[in-house]
Amino acid sequence: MLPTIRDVAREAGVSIATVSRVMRDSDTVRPATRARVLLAAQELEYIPSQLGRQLAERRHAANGIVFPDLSGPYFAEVVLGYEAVAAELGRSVLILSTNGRADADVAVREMAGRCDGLVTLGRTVDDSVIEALAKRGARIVLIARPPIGSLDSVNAENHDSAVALTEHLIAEGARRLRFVGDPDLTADVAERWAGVQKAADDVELVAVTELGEDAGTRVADAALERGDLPDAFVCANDELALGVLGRLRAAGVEVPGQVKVTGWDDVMAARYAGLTTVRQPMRELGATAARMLDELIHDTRTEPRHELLHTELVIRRSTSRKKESS
Amino acid sequence: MLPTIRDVAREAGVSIATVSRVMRDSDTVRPATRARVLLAAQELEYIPSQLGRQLAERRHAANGIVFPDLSGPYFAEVVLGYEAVAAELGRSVLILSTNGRADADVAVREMAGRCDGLVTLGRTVDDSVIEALAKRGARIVLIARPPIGSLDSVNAENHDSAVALTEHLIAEGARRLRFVGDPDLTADVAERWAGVQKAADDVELVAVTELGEDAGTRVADAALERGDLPDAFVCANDELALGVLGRLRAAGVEVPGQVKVTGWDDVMAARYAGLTTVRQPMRELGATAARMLDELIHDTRTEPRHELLHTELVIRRSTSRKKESS
DNA sequence: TTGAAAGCGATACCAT
DNA sequence: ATGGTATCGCTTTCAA
Repeated sequence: MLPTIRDVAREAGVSIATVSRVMRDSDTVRPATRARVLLAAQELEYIPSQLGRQLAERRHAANGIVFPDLSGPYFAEVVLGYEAVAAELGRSVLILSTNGRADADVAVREMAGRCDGLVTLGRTVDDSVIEALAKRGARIVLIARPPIGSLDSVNAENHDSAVALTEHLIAEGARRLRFVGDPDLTADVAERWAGVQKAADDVELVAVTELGEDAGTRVADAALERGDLPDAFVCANDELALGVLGRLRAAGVEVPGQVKVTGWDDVMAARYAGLTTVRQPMRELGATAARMLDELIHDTRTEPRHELLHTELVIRRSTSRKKESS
Repeated sequence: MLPTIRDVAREAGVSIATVSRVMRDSDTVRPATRARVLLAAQELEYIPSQLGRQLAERRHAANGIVFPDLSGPYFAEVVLGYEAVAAELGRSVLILSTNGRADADVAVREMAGRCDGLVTLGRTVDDSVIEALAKRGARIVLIARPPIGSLDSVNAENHDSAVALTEHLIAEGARRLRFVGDPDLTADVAERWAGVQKAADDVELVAVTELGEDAGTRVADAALERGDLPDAFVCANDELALGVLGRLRAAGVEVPGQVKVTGWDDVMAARYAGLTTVRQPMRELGATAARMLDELIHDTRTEPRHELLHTELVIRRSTSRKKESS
């Protein structure tokens, strides 16, 4: 059995209250007493129980983060940014991946009971679940998700970047565009789709529900078979675009001459594939959310806060023969 | 204030013991009583406190995982595999990134106090810290790290794969090899270096301590400036290799004709860059560790266990003009 | 400066 | 089948 506060108290010949004071080097304890306690603690290799402390203080000193998946750099980077700031603020981090989990709702509620606040990424759980938790007093920050009630949120700019991306394509001579991705799936994609529609006259939608390379490959395949290639494939994310791009190049289609391809996120592979895309400040998304959550937990703020982070158009050879921007 | 077990007991006109029984749908409770309790719980929107429960049961139902960093797919995938299995086993997951953290030791100890067991990835913390925790009764599984004491471990095969990789290079005509990476940095790299040395007659070492693309770029730069190119750069990981490869190609060096390049890990970008590499079962590393940890936590096993997972040589156009293997 | 004792919110043993 | 109560390990008044 691990030593408890009582063992230390007995060993040092003081009360548990005094031990507690020393361990949190808080109050006023006479130096001599403090020394005795510390000695006893050291001898017994005593470390205060987090559970006991948490229960008494009624706080967890832990934050949660819910995401669909960690494959692909996007979510991983966000989580990393989150963890870094949370740690800085002295908080532990709990993670929960909802992907392929039937009982995601239950898992999120469970997580909520283990931390002082949490952030959710994308459309991981139903609004109703989030709302119920918020009503119970849970502190919540949303990332990449439209506002729910008066909850805080952090998002990367989508609409205007999509407009800029589309205008670039048009400037490069593309007329018939084809958007690949499902706007109903996430708000991010919906906003990108809206931006593309706004800037382009001739754009059609291929609503694929998956966002992996395979899905992109299939889209390109279908287009090749039908002999119906647009001037540009505007993909909802990089992985889709990489799939499309790979298939087109393999089929001998000239990119960007004949067909142009764009992605979104700027994952590492995008650079090697020469893929034009939009770079998101992934770590910053997580870091910002962590800071906002901390404000909520400490009741530093009453007004809801909504952050919109900037993105950056990255032009590469999948759309342009001119000098690449990076 | 959130309702407690006492509120529900009062509301339902029963004792807290009965409420507890109902909430864990354990023991024998008369259907009528159970219904009354459930109704009261529902009305009050009662959810048992994890803290109270954990303290009473003296278990956390949570696992930890310590890693250096989540950037790059390697660690992210391992964490994901770990989380998936842990969740399946009904356990929450705490994460801790030690990268750029001065007080990593403290953070790990703190984490140990918050979970029933943890796994550490690579050389995140000193052996001494791990040993101290183990002595205190912490359940620990090591990933990608040589055994400490009689602690469980999971590793990916390195030595033999390095031999195979080297033999492939030699078969392709490479004679003068140059290994890029620091064997002193991690056991993984040390084993790869040993394998390469065993299979090659002529191999020199460039000990770079960083493992990013930039470091690779610098290595290639230095070699180009000195006009001293080997037949092949054997890099400790893909990111280094991608840096080398990019720089060489930019300089007009013919790859694989003039110089060959290999990496390790098979990250997504490797495929697009046509990089020959060794694929590791990243998720499987995490998943296996999670299962082993669960055995430890449940005392299902007394003998230490050491798993060695298989890797796969992936040949691409950075070393060979023949048909690629994937 | 220190100690006694009342929580914190549950579980679980022992009666009834 | 239920209830009373000690217990888990700590924090935090309130007195002394």
